[in-house]
Amino acid sequence: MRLTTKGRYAVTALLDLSLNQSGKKFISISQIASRQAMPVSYLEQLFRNLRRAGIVESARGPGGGYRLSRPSTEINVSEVVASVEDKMDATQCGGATDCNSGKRCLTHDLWTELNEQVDSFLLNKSLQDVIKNKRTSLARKQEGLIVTG
Amino acid sequence: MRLTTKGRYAVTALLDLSLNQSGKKFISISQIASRQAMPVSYLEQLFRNLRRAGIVESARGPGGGYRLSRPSTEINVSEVVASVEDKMDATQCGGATDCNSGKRCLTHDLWTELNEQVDSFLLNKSLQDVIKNKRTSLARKQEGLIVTG
DNA sequence: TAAAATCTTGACAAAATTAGTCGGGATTAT
DNA sequence: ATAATCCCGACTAATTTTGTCAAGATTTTA
Repeated sequence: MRLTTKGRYAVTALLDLSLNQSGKKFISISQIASRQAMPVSYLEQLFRNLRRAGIVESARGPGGGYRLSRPSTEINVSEVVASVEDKMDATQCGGATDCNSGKRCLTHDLWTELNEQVDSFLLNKSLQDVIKNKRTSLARKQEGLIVTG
Repeated sequence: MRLTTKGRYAVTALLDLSLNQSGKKFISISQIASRQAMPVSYLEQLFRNLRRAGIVESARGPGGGYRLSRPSTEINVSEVVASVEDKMDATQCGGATDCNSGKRCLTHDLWTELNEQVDSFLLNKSLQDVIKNKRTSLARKQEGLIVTG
């Protein structure tokens, strides 16, 4: 499973964008960097990926910067993380079904299922949900659950 | 979030133990290592932690080794992983509530909730469940869910 | 008692990954 | 023109993960 500062920075940066962009205004990386206390050049790297993934769009020159290319309700956290992290995978074998000399490793299905779990959680969570601090319907479903046995 | 080969090795090693221990027999690290293709000395490190956590018990000398200290239905994957990984935490701030100069960071609750999600999944999953390849009730609940919006 | 099998420990080393920097370029508004 | 900004690839530094090693302790068995 990979979830590092890269993914966290990316999500935070987009929330910053979302909160500070009014209308179709572009926000510069240096503004985000100073507001969120992140290194400028590192953010540049991340925004490259976010742009390639179609999550943000950019404009050069003075007054340029970035803005979300879709409303924050239509961008989910999973795609944001995926665009900057190389992969988001809890299996060792990368999902191959013959990871253990022809057979599946003992824990294959466990990590696969965990991956699904994490990914469906993040897929189901839009930037807007994070801003509004909405729990996912998934999470709500769990709330009453006893978690032993 | 930290889930590395350490945690995976630990779970796999315990499954091996569970599958190969009949009665109260001890299994040596070298047997596990050769069956599961893992480095002996690395496993030694992990079993130290597993023992300290009360998950396995050991015996020295010939015929010695390790065995589960509880039935495999009563050991969950979360405690196994936690015993060998330093932490299992998706937040950057380690759960502090004032991670962003007095306030919570924008993504605080997101990562906290993800942590809860992952942890309740793993808590709810016993070694025996993994062996029997049982999906958790949590997972079953999700099965019909549409995961967009 | 000696030998062999095993766990136990702490410190160390190697490899891999992550985080972050840098220098130079391209584009655009003013 | 100039300054503000994005754009890019390659590089380095820091950290973490993975794994090794040497020496010791305990226990069974011959």
